[in-house]
Amino acid sequence: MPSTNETHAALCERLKACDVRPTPQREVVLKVILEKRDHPTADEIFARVKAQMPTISLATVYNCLETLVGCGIVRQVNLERAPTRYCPHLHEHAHFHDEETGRIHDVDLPEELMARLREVLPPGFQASSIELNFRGSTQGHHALSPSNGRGNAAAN
Amino acid sequence: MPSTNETHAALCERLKACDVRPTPQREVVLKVILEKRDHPTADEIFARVKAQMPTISLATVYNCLETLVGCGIVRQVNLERAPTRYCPHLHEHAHFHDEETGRIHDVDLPEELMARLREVLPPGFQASSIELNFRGSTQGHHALSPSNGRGNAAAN
DNA sequence: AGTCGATTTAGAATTATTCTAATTATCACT
DNA sequence: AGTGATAATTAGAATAATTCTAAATCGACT
Repeated sequence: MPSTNETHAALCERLKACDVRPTPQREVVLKVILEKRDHPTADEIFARVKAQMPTISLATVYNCLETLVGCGIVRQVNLERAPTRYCPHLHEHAHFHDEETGRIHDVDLPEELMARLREVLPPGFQASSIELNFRGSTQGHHALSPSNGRGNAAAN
Repeated sequence: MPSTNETHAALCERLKACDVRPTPQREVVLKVILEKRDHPTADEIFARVKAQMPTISLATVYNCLETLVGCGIVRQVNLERAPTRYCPHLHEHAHFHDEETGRIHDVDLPEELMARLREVLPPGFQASSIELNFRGSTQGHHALSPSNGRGNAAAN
């Protein structure tokens, strides 16, 4: 079962809720991001989208991604010098970059800890977003269940 | 006064301590990074280094940076799609990206909080490094004193 | 002096991303 | 339903950061 399988109408609603025109291209880009719980690059998204909409252009994928990131529907993850990746998960979470497998795991942190991060800035500093990335290895835990329970979630 | 002003000998020692051959190029790249408390890009570093060593090539700057990052003498900061920046500060700290000015501020966080971050990962996840980036604005605090006291430090 | 491996160099190549200008679709309003 | 203003899409070129390549150079050690 795909983790998310929103209908055309639901996707439209979601876009309109953000004051974004629900074009077919935006819809399919969003759909593709949501239906697999990974962190694809723009190129990967382009490839997946093309299977469903062969006429779409890479520039449009970039445009759509910019729009979706801008309105907070997807998050953007930048690790080192690698190409930007996009994350479908809306809830506040961190990323763990496995250096051995190259995979990216979502990591849920205790709410209270995220809250503290938001508060520790010196006076005058107003954070609109926080990015927390870990790098390292996952000994023996390379094949995690795709459940979204406490602690962690999908790879790459 | 420059924040750091290490001698030739001191720079050499620092490189040798990391099992890195102290070549003149590596030395001058490191020197340039240390003598200004900002977060220059590879290009900016190239420009500064060229003033002192006009024959150096950009590829060498990239090579040196890779070496210095690899042995932990400088840190690498990646924010969104912007070019990689390099940070001379060795102690564990976060970065604050001011969206209005484009500047990057170092942010010292309470030791205890950094320690907690290191501990909250699910079992099996071993983090070798942590990257914590804030984005937002600094109302009225655009000109901070360069002191490295509690809370924050140099811009860009 | 001679060799070996690591480093530097210039320039070409690659790659992610953005830009441009023309076309096409969408929405609000008749 | 039709129309016009506005916004989005498209293909391809352009840009810019980074990496690669192959040759030259350096330094340590016989």
